[in-house]
Amino acid sequence: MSVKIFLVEDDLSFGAVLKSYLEINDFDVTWVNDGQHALSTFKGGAFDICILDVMLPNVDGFTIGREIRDINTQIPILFLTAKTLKEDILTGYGIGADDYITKPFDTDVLIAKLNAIVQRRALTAVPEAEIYAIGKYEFNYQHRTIILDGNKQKLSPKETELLKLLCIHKNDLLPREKALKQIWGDDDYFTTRSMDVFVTKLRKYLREDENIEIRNIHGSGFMLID
Amino acid sequence: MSVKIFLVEDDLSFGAVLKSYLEINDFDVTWVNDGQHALSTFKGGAFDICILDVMLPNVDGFTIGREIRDINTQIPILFLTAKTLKEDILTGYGIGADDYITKPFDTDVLIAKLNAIVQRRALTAVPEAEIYAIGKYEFNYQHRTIILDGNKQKLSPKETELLKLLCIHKNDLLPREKALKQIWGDDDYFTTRSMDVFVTKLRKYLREDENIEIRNIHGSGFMLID
DNA sequence: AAATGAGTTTAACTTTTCATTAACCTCCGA
DNA sequence: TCGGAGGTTAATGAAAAGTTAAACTCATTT
Repeated sequence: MSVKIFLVEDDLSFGAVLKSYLEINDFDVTWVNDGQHALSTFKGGAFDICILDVMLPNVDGFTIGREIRDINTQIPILFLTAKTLKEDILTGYGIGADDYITKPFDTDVLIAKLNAIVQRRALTAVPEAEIYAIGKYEFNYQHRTIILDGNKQKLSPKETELLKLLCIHKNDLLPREKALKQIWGDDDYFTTRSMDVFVTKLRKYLREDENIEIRNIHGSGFMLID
Repeated sequence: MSVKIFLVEDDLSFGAVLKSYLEINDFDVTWVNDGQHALSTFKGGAFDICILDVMLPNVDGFTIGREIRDINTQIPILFLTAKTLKEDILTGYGIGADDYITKPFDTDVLIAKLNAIVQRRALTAVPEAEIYAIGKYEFNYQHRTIILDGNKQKLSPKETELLKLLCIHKNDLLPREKALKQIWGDDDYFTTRSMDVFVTKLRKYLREDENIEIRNIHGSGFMLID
């Protein structure tokens, strides 16, 4: 799900360019070029970030910013200002802007700013678990479990890592060497034999579902078939 | 209670001036001029905002920023950069900076930025109590208590922090390393063992409800199961 | 200045979990 | 049919975690 941006910019050509540029960078942009209808549009949609031009013909951007801030105390607001006027900057921060950008600006910096704002919010949230489907089984990498009909089987760290690699390469060859390097960091006789032991263990865990199989490709590696 | 600023700046005269200026504007400033000792000082005090110079003689400001971000995902970080290098700016945002300031800068703008950050924080800060449900227990973070059938159990600060982290990750893995960094600020043999002691204590407090459990995931961390 | 006490760390001992290794066996391909 | 690769099982030892208690720290009280 992409980040929704609320953009208020009266300059038609600049607004169009900025909108396209943001969209290329995977943001979902709603662009309003009329300051007077900005607030009603804002109320209509659930936005993640606001970008407001300070210099608008009828209403000024700061007023809109203040009104948005009254409605939503959380949403990040960025002001666009053509002038480098200190006055503008101070007013913007006074309203509770997250940042201001002076035109002309570097678009990479803008994207970086936006991503930083999004990222910070993502840091607070708990990252969601990696879950793989293996036939009727459900494999949870973080929890290190495989579940079949509510029966939970715990896995050891190495079992988990190996099964994850097999899942990533599902129905495709997982070269022995790759697994050894990635999990064991080494590739000698003993680690090879150790890996075979783990394959046996995984086969045991997964034998309840007839349709899945860890097949050996003699001399090359293994393949998880589903 | 004034806002506590953590300032890392190696230039002695500039650092002194900046510190005084911030203090005149009612900020409580802790100034470190040696990048190498920055992190230990940071761990020692409860700060509200960090201002880090990017150009330091030994360690660079970005490294310190990254380490601070590991310990505290919330704290606002501002980078000071002498250069207007785009590289620096992008790196800073990548780390999760709240803002950057290019030297020489307007001190009024800096103060405005700081006040904007503080103000936003004040709005964000949840005045209402953080209360988590853990099975039949009720855990109040601010009061540092867990209640079962009206029986109140007081918790120590570390017990409280650990239980909160477990609650945030409820039914999901709390990586050992994450808890150690956030609560102990460090990650060695002794802090690890200390954490184990706290897990034992929490288990003792929570054992009245059969349906909840603090489960260990060998080699990765703990999981509060409800 | 000594005593207290809560909070935390360190130490010591026990239990659990896990990866490695060895041993023996089977399969596959040349 | 021979040799190497793979399948499988069990034993071993190392590392992580569980637990309890003693030691330490530091602010507050006496």
